[in-house]
Amino acid sequence: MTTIKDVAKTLNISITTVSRALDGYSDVSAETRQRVIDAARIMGYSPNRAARQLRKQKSETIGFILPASALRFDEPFFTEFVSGLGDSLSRNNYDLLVANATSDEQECYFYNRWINGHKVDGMVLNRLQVNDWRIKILTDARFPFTTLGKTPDSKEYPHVLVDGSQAYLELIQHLQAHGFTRIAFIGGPPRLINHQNQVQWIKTAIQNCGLPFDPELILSAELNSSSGYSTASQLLELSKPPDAILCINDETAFGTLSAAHAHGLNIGKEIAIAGFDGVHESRFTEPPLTTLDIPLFDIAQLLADMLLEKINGNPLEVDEVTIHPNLLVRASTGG
Amino acid sequence: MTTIKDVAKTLNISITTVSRALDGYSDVSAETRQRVIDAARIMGYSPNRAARQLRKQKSETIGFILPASALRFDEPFFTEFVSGLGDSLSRNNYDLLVANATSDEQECYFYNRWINGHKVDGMVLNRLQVNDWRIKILTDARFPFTTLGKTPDSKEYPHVLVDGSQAYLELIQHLQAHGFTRIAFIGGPPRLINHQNQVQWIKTAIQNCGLPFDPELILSAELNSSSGYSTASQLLELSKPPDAILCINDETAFGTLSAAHAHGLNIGKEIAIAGFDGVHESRFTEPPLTTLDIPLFDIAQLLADMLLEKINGNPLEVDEVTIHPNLLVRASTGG
DNA sequence: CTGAAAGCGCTTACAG
DNA sequence: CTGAAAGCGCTTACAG
Repeated sequence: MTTIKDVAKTLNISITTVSRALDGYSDVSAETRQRVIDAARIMGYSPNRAARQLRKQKSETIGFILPASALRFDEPFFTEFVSGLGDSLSRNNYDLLVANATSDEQECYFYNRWINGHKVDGMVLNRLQVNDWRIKILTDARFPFTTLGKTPDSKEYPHVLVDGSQAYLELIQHLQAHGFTRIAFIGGPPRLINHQNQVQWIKTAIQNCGLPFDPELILSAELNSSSGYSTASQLLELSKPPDAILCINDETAFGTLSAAHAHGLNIGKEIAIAGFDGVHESRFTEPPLTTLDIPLFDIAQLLADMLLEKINGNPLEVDEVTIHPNLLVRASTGG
Repeated sequence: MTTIKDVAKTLNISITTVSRALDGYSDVSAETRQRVIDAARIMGYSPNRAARQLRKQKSETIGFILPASALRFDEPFFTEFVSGLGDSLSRNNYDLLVANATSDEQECYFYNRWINGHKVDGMVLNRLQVNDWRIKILTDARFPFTTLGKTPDSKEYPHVLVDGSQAYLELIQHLQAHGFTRIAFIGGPPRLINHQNQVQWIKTAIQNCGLPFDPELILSAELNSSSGYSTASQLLELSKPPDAILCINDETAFGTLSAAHAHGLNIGKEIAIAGFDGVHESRFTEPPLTTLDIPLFDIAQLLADMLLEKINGNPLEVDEVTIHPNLLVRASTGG
């Protein structure tokens, strides 16, 4: 393969000059720079990343790990999220390393390998949990990271926060206006911070609307359509079933729609169903799904941008950005 | 950060021995090895990847680029695929670098950066096109890669092939048995090899069933639900509309289902709709979607495994694995 | 079984 | 504006 030496030899100049010309330093004559750039292109030269990383002591790479419990879950989420991260990173000549951990153990192995081994300069986390060990490890190591969501006990890292309190209030007022008053929620694993937040928003909104809040209608599922289906089926078979089912994400809502169809219910009329995230497919369900839309691509970009600032030691103007979901009313809630 | 020197100093041995103990060489005494392993764990030592890569002249990383045209398309595909790749790779202590290119130009930039810069040891490609420039570049550079699908002009790289001819024959026989005989197809961009293959399979199957093949019922869309919706709407407004619509993937079929609902059609009775891929969500549409299921996770694993063999210079027993989709008959085709 | 030493390909003070 | 040289942290012949 072509190295910096080859380029230097071809042009009869030093490797120092080649390196400086390519990296855009100002103290290289315009003519020399152009010759170097041309030669590099013709010879197919691109600096060896490992050598560069070793010398610069940074990898120009950031990492994202799909947590253990998320394998094959929450699929549209993942694509949007990775696209958003990649978009920001490539603009800054950073690369994105991705892994899917199938257990906490494996995830921990990746952290060790990537962080202690300097394979990445920073990490982006999502799906925070109560007492999240990842946050503890990263904080202790003083390793740069950003998160989607935040843990209650700390705010020492830049993060993007989703605040659904207002949007849920609107949603529940809308439900109430259409006569849906017995409201259930299909959430995720209880340790998930996001689950706890959603329950809180919904509870508050229900009470603010003067409706009864029934804790028995709060269930945990696994963030995918299968689990949404079976959990919704349970709800529909209660002696006093709900007339509205809110879901922690759109995937879960897809399963819920299917369960309601299987029960012969007229969705939007006899029962209301809503999702969260506003994924693309939600427009095309039968009936179209009411959902709380969040700009996942933009959020991921933001997390990447904040992380790069942090890595480069730049002060952040804001280290907490709050996103308010946008209520998209569609036919699944009678809208 | 902890380096190999720190570990060596702590144990009063040479860095040579530390390196050999950690990498599992046999010529280290069991006792020394254990001491080294323990010290490394306690001190939080993991070999600097850049130094290791530079010395070994390999990155222990492979790359996957989501092609330009695929941004935010085909979402469930991406998750399954990346999960499958990551699963195999991590088992072999390889990492996965991912990028989403938003243009051919940008994609080319990544190839240059990653390959000439030795950032990755191999690449996995999907969505092959006619005269695919990526294949040309990689072949010319003698750079290891594997592909999902293959180009007609070459077979010099290991690949996984999907052969839908048999499954489509079964599907069309099934349609015929239920009285659906005017069959349309919503494909993808015409340059996509996969599109061309699907058209061929469908055409052959239709003719083998003694049905008329109408080229006007073959349309191109963009592999997502929106595009499926609008393209299906066009089909349904023809003076002689089809009574069956096959789709290049499940996403497109989701949009098609929605369009059929919007036209007030009784799906499975007045019109049949089928997808391709067998993504998770296809079970939960209304009605559930008939689809040709392929094991995407397994396919990705296979592609990663073949690539690693290639990288390590091992001879491959097989460099072409053919997958036959499995017809899942559900209510959307009256099944 | 263990260690001293070379060298992977860069970037960057430093000198001129 | 350009170049000679050091050194990033490893792995691996090689010697003992």
